Amino acid sequence: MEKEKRRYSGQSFEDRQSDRRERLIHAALVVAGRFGLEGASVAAICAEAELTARYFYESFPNREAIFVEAYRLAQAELLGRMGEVAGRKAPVESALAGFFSALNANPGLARVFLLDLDDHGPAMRAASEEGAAKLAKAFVPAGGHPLLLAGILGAIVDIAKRWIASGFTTPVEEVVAIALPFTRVTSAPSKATRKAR
Amino acid sequence: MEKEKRRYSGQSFEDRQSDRRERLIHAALVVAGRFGLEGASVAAICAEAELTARYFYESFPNREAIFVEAYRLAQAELLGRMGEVAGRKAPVESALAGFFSALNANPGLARVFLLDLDDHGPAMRAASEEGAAKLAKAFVPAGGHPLLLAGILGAIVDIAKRWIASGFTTPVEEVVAIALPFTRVTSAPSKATRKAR
DNA sequence: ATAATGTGATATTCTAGATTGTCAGATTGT
DNA sequence: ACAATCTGACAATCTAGAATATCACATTAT
Repeated sequence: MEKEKRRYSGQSFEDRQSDRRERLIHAALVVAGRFGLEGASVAAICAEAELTARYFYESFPNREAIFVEAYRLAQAELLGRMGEVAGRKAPVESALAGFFSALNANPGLARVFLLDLDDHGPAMRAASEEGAAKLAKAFVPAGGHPLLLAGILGAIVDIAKRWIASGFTTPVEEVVAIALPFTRVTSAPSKATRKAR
Repeated sequence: MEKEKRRYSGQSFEDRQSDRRERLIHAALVVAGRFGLEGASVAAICAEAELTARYFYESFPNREAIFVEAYRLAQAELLGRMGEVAGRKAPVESALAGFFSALNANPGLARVFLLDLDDHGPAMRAASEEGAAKLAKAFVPAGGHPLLLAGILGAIVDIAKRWIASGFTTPVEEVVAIALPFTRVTSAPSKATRKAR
């Protein structure tokens, strides 16, 4: 009773299917970048991909599944660009520069990667925490108290958010200069902190 | 054609109505603290307040409206506690101490105030940005580049989030000690940054 | 040529939750 | 007493969007 998988428009079934799948993931990233995950309805994603809901459910069991894939794609692009810039300057500084310029180059990606990460199911939460961990490793190779790491990463991410919200006024170099000191923050020695300088 | 407003259970109409309104707002804060704004359905809020939907729409035109009120209430409680602790120590340090201990004392409040702030309508966004501004003023009285402020506030907020997520392990004093250095961060002088110490 | 399979459009089903409306019984003013 | 108002429980309506199913037509293998 196996259905016969025919060749169609010159492509095998597997080729067609994976093409559709990729088109959907890219479309999801585009739509989510434009309207947020909330606005990335199955219908909107399919329209962007020029496919219909049937093909959506051919490749994904539900909406959250494609969110995870879109997030992974965004993460890969982002880390890829961060890797490209690396080499010159100090590693942390170049990671920051790569991060911010990647966001500047693709704001939609930024939206998916930084905003809208709440309340989209357990799989998305897991995926985004994993992404945060990778970022943290790039910015703070050393490690330290988890709360300190959270603070450093939070500072960088929120700088990015405000930068995005302001429409990328402020050149990248300046943003890097503002963000860099946060990566050097270290736990305070409890008392005597020099008041004057 | 004016309906007559009777006295009932010893209270005037206005008293009963504003009692119901307050009960609903408190209930909204409780429910949202427990299940998040997403889970704070009208039905759930009414159940918690031991009222019915009719009274909900007597006091609020829609769901977002009560979210804004609940948020304002959370903000007031938080800032109130921060004010109480003030006086001893440096102002910024005491603000931090008040902030973290308030969150510790009322995790539900923390959830409403820090988490779940995305995608709940324009009024909520406005209210939360206003709240963020007030916090920022408490932590960074001086001011500076908006991106720098965003970084400082982001660091503190994300430290709080992680602290909450970890179940308030780590004593308040230590959290304050970790957060404090972030409030002293200043823009880097572009180049020469001392490597050794 | 024709039967099986692929495709796009569209219709249908399902669900959750907001919002509105109805009703019987309780409480109050006169 | 009794009519008007208040109250709680519950039903009805509306909407949005996910997930599934159906249709007519296109393409392919034999």
